[in-house]
Amino acid sequence: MPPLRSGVLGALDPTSDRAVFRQIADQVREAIDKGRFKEGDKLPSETELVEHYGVSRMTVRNSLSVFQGEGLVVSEHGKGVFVRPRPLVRRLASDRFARRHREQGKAAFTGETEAEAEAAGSRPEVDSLEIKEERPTRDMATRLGGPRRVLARRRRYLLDGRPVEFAASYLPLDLARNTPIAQPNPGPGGIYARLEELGHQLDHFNEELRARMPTPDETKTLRMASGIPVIHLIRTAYDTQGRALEVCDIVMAADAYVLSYQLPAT
Amino acid sequence: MPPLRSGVLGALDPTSDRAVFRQIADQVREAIDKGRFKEGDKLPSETELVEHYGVSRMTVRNSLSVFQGEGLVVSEHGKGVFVRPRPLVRRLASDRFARRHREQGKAAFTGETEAEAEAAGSRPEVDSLEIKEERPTRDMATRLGGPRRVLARRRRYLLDGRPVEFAASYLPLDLARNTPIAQPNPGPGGIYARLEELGHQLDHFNEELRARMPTPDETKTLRMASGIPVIHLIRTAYDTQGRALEVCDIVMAADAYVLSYQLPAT
DNA sequence: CAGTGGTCTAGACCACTGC
DNA sequence: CAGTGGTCTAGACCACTGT
Repeated sequence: MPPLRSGVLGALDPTSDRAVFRQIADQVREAIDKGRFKEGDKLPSETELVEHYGVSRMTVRNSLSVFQGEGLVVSEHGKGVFVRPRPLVRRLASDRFARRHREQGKAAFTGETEAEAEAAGSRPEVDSLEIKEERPTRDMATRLGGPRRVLARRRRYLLDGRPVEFAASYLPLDLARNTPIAQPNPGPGGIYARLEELGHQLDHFNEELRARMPTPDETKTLRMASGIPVIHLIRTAYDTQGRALEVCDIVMAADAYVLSYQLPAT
Repeated sequence: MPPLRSGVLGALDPTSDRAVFRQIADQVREAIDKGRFKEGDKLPSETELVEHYGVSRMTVRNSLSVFQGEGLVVSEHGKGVFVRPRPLVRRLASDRFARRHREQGKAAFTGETEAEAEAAGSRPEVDSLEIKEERPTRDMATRLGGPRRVLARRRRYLLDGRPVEFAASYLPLDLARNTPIAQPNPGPGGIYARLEELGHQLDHFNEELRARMPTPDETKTLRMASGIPVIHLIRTAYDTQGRALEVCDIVMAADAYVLSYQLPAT
C-alpha cells in the first residue's frame, strides 16, 4: 500500500472543538473542492485514512458517510470510494408539450431526449411498461374530477442504460378504454396526440413540483445512489373546457435533470 | 425506563441475509408507516432498541442513520429521536410574477406568501439583506449578456421564524445604479415594478430548476435538517427586446415548497 | 440527577474486487 | 491472494436535556 500523497491531507487539530470526523471530512472536502481529487478519482482507502490520521476506522467511516449523505462520493464494495462523476443530464423545457412537437410525431420522452440529450451521447429507452385498469387513489380521483376507474400507464425511462425516471399516467377509463391510449405503443406524438384525435382539445398543463429523498421503493426502481434526491412532478392535462384528461405522476432522479420553465410577465 | 410497547416492534430473523441494522430499520419504518409512531412522536431510545433487539448500540445507531438520510426523523441531543413533522409549505404558482400582482403592490415573497400561506398561520419575514456592487461570476455574466459589474441583492426569507430560502438577485450595474432597485426596500411591487417604471418592459421569465443535497454553507444558512434536499432555481427576467434584466439565484429548503407551473398546450 | 444522543476506540469477521 | 468496503461488538467518555 503506497503512502498517502503528502500535502493532500493535513493533520488534525487536537485543540479544536470540532469533532475529529468532521475535521477529516473538512479536509477531504477541501481536497475535492480544490481539484486534488477529481470526478471519478478514488479517495484514499479507509485503511490509509486510519493510518494518516491515527484514528479508528469507525471514525474514518463516519467522515466518509458525511459525503455519502451529500451525494459527493460513491463507494464501491471491494474497490474503493470515488468522487461522484456528474451524470448525463436531461433538460426539460416548458414547451416540451407544444402541439408542434406532437404534430412532428415526437413522444414525450424519446422524442425530446433525442432532440436535447442525444447530442451528448445518451441512449433513451422505455422499460417495464404496464397498462392496467384500476381504482384511482383518493388524490388521483380528486385531480381527475372523480372517476370511479382509471386507465393507468406505468413505465420507466432509462438514459444510457441508467434508470432516471418512473412515471404513471392516469386517465378516466371512459376516455381511454378501447382506444390507442390503452395500447403499449400509442403511436406517434404519444397519448396527447391520440387524445386530440379523439376530439379532446388540449388547452394547458399544470405541473406541481416537489423535491425530497427517495423512498426505499424508489431507491430500488431508480437504482439511486445515496445522497441523491428525487424530483416529484405531478402533471395534469386539461382540455379547453377545463376538464382534467390525464394526470401523470413522475419521479425523477434529481441528478439527471434540469427543468426549465417559461413564465409570462403579464 | 419503561419497557418497549409490546407488538410495536418485532424480532430479528437470524436466518435472513438482510443486515441486522436494515431489519431494524425496516421494522421501525413499518411502525411509522402504519401510524404507530406519528409525526412528532418520539421513537424508542437507542438504549431501548439495544435491549429490545439484543444488538450493540452502533448497530442501532446505524439503523437510525438510515432514516436521517431520508429525512424521516430528526434527532435532538439529550431528548430523543422524533418522527419528522411536516413543515409549513409555500406554494409558488407560475403566475406569481403576473403584472397584476405588481400593480397591486405585492412583493415577490411577502406579497404572495401573505396571499397563499398565511392562511396556514405562516409569518413571512425577510432577513440579512445585503446590497453590493460586484463583479459577476462567469455564469452570471453569461446569463446577463456580459456586464462587467452587477448590483447584487442578497436576502434570506423566513417562514414562521424558520429560514426557508436564500436568494441573490443580479442586475447589470448600468441598469440599477442610483435607482430604487439599489435601495434596501425597493418599494411596492418589488424590483420588477421598479424596472418597469424605469422603462424596461418585462416580457417573460425563465426558471431553471435543479434539486440536490445542500452544501455545508447552505446547511448553515438555512438551518437544514439532514435528509432534506434543496431546490436550486435560477430565474432570468427578460424585456421585450430579449435583453436579460435580472438573474435571481435561489436556494430553497425543499420541504418548505411546492412549485406549480402552467404550460401551454399549443 | 438520570436519560438522552454524539463521539470514539480497538478490535472482529465478512463479501466483493482485481490480480 | 491482498486490498477494499460492509457489518458488528462491547465497551468508553462526553454534552445536552429535563426534573
